[in-house]
Amino acid sequence: LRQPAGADPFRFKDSPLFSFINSLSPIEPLKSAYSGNGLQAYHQSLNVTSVSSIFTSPHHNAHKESKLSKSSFADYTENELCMEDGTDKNKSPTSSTAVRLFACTSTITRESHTMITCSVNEGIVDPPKGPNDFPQPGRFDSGSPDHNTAPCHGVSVRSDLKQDKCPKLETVQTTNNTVEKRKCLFSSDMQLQDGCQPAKENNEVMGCEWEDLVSVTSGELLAFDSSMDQHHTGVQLAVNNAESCGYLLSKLAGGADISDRTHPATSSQAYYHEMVVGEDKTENGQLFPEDKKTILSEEIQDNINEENACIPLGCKVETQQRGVRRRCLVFEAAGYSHRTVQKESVGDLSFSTCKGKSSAQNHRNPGKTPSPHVFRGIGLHLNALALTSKDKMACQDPLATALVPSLKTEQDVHGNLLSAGGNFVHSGSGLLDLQMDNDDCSVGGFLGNDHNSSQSSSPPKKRRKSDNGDDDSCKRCSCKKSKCLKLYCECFAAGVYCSEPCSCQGCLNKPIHEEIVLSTRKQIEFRNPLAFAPKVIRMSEAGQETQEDPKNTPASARHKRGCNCKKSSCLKKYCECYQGGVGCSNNCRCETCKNTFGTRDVAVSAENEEMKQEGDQTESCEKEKENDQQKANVHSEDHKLVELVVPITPPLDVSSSLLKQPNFSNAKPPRPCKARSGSSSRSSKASETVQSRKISKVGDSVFIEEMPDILREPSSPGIVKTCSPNGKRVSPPHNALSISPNRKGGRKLILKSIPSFPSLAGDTNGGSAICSSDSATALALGPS
DNA sequence: GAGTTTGAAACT
DNA sequence: CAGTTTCAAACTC
Repeated sequence: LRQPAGADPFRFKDSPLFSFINSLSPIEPLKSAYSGNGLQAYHQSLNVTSVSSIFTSPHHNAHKESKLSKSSFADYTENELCMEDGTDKNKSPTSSTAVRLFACTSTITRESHTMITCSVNEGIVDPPKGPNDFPQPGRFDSGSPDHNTAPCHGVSVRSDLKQDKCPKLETVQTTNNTVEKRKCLFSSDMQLQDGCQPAKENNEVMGCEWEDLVSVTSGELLAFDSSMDQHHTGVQLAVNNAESCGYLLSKLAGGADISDRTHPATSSQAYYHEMVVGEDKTENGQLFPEDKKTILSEEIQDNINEENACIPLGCKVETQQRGVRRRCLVFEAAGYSHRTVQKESVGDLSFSTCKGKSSAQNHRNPGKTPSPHVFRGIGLHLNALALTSKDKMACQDPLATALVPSLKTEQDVHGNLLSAGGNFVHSGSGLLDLQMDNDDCSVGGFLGNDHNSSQSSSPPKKRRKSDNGDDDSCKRCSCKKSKCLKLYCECFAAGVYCSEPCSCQGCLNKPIHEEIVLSTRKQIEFRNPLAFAPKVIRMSEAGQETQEDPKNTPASARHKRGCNCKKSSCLKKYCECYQGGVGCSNNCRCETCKNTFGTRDVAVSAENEEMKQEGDQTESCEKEKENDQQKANVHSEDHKLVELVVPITPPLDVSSSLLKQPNFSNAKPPRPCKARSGSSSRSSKASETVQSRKISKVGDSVFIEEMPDILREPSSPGIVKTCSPNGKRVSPPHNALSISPNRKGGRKLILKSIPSFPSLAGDTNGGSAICSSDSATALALGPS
């Protein structure tokens, strides 16, 4: 495979090698690459590994691998790869580039979709590391935990190289379809990370890391690519991606991101378009002024050169930017971007800010690092997701929380604050958000506890959650028979792809099997529209945190279904309510409920009272309003459970579903309390109407935000004004949708109606979370 | 780390 | 819709 060192770089494209590489399926671990010869080894390594293997321990592995990769990588890359630019041969970077290109091509070949999802997931995941991690850069490079990252890097690198040094290569890449671009985006993002990180690290952390990073980059890139190709994936990577995303976001945040935030709804879509269309230009332009870019690149290069001396920094820098945007697009689409940004901001404000500045500076702010990377693993349960803060799924929450803080920070930095948060929500970045959340969640823990922290606010706390969180943060599923295609699988349930941390067997919940995953998901959703809805949603603070809409609010949190605990007394994680940090509600059928967050009895009684009130008022709008308020209060107070209703469902679609959660994430920690409004609906059938209203209320708030305007308005006419706790009233969906008792038949309708979260369907759509075609259409059509 | 417990998800 | 089975997480040792 290797090409002779002397080979003409230009030919590289045409060279059999190139094609071969493309064709190769990644399989081997980096090691092989190591020992192995140049390209093959690389390919193998790339393919191989399961991303997980490579990235597995982001930290450790990464470093090790990175190092290895470096040496090995650099060596042969240089020798062999360099061919790309004859001139550059000497430069290791070039060589690396070539390699990367290969990888990229392969990756590109595959669909970008996965990437998105992946990104989301990853985003969520975050690098598990402590706040110290700062090394994210390193992480990424090193193989950050997340696969994606690595791959991305590779890709990104390519792009960079292409741009700067490897025109030819670029052409090739450009040739690739948008899809490729997308992938590239990832890569680019990665690169950004790489580039930035490296520089940062160099400055701040240590040259060593840098080196590692660089090396990693080169090496990992390949690996990533392979992984990417194979899995598409990203997903898995999600975790890794998360980090990368963070970087990207941060960067973006600095530039485009912020703007995006500002325009939540559009942002995601717009982003997406940009990505697809001509991201590069816009991205670059937006993010960094050329001058800055050049500077950055130069600086970076310098840094790199010093340490690694291999990578063409200039290129990287640019690519990074691109990557960032792209990713952002992707993520933003998911909503994730925001978070990432936030995270980054938090951790790496430098990025965003840095844009202009040298990466080095950014790096220097290690502390920033994203924080805690705790890992957010995924793992969390849906509940977590729901919680927003929840840990699990989403990490969302955690992320959200984390994000929030981060956002804030960023905002502070940039000036946009919460809006971003709002955007998130709206943006539909859902996926991203979710993922993000997941990360956070995982990190943090689910329970209300975490949320609190998370939600609360302080940015810093966010990531800690993870810390707080159980170790689980890193945990993921360990499915054996479900193939990770059932709700048993936490990853699947959370709407994220399985990644390294997972110890699952026969896993089909990977980007590679995207179709299967989506189809399965749809089936499950069809059966139970709320299946992917967060079990618990926390609103509470979310709104406040978000600030944007206090109303949004999601209410606190809602327990989608309620638990059915018998022996755990709702005092153990077996209890979804407890796990979600929410008190049990009327919806619960638990026995001997002792939920420290609020017992069912209390909730029930509270609800009953409310119900009664509501019941009386049911008809009159005013009454409704009152009820809503009351309910809202109750909700917030109690569990803060909100019935998000459909919207909740985040599904893999990352895009849509995730988005919402973020908001929730903000949600406060659950209070002990009483019953949760949402759930209440169930409890009192009699009051169903009322409940439905309530729900609608809550849901409305949510919906409103998320729902496409179109849907909203149209539907509304008939709808009763419901007063959302916040004040908003959305009526739309409900009726048709009627949130009504979740469990019962109504759900499906509701779900469908629920526009905002396109769950899976959204996937295809990819872009706007909000308008998931399915739900949206349903709403539009039916509302009524 | 293996085995048990638990309750949700899936199935009938 | 209720009951049963399956499953994987949570928990215990």
